Amino acid sequence: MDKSICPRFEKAMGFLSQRWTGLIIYQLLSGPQRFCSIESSIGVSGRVLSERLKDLENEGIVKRDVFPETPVRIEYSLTKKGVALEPVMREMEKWSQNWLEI
Amino acid sequence: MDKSICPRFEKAMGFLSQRWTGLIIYQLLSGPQRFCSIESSIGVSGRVLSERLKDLENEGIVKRDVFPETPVRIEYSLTKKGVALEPVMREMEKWSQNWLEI
DNA sequence: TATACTAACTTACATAAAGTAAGTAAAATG
DNA sequence: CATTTTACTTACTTTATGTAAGTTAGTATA
Repeated sequence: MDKSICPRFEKAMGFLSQRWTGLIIYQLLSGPQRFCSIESSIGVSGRVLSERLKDLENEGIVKRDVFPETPVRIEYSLTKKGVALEPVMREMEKWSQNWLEI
Repeated sequence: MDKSICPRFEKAMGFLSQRWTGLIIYQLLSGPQRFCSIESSIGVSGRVLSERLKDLENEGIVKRDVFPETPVRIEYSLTKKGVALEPVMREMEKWSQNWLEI
């Protein structure tokens, strides 16, 4: 086993190849969203969404904001690092338009 | 559950979010390769690599060529559809260089 | 006041996916 | 004839994900 692949690229792929991560980021590109809204828009279970959002927060890709209104509102949004993934998502979008059938 | 996401994009993400798929494609961007070479370069197990290559072949992203030499040589390479994923990979590469530490 | 409802989770349990290691077949090499 | 290599497959274990129910806090409804 002699890995020749760039460790940074490998790490990046490690994120994106976790189920739902890409779709969560893609969804947040259109603006801050609440937990239940992400949940229903992509169809991920609450259990996994909660896990993913924590991981993405730890990686500095997503941030969690608490608005102390009544009732309290919690919003998730992309950090700079997260927004920087937009070109990746746009290329994915193009590829899917050009090469995939519905 | 009211999914608002583009089904093609969702499908594309479905591929890339399977473990190893992205790295296999990335590896094949540098040219045709044999089974054991992919296996050792990215560190995937033979069991999963075999599964992924079959899936990618069925999707028309990868093709399998058998060269009837002695011993027989089997090479995997990207189809047009597979090569079309290069921009996605390049953007991933850029992002990983700019935002990830080793 | 009791009941129900919503958001944002967590917990417990079941199923699916991936890892590990050994096995197979066909040919080449020592 | 025994061993090695390539390209897999099979059996079994561990990890990841899905499902469904429960929790906490506040809001609305009867």
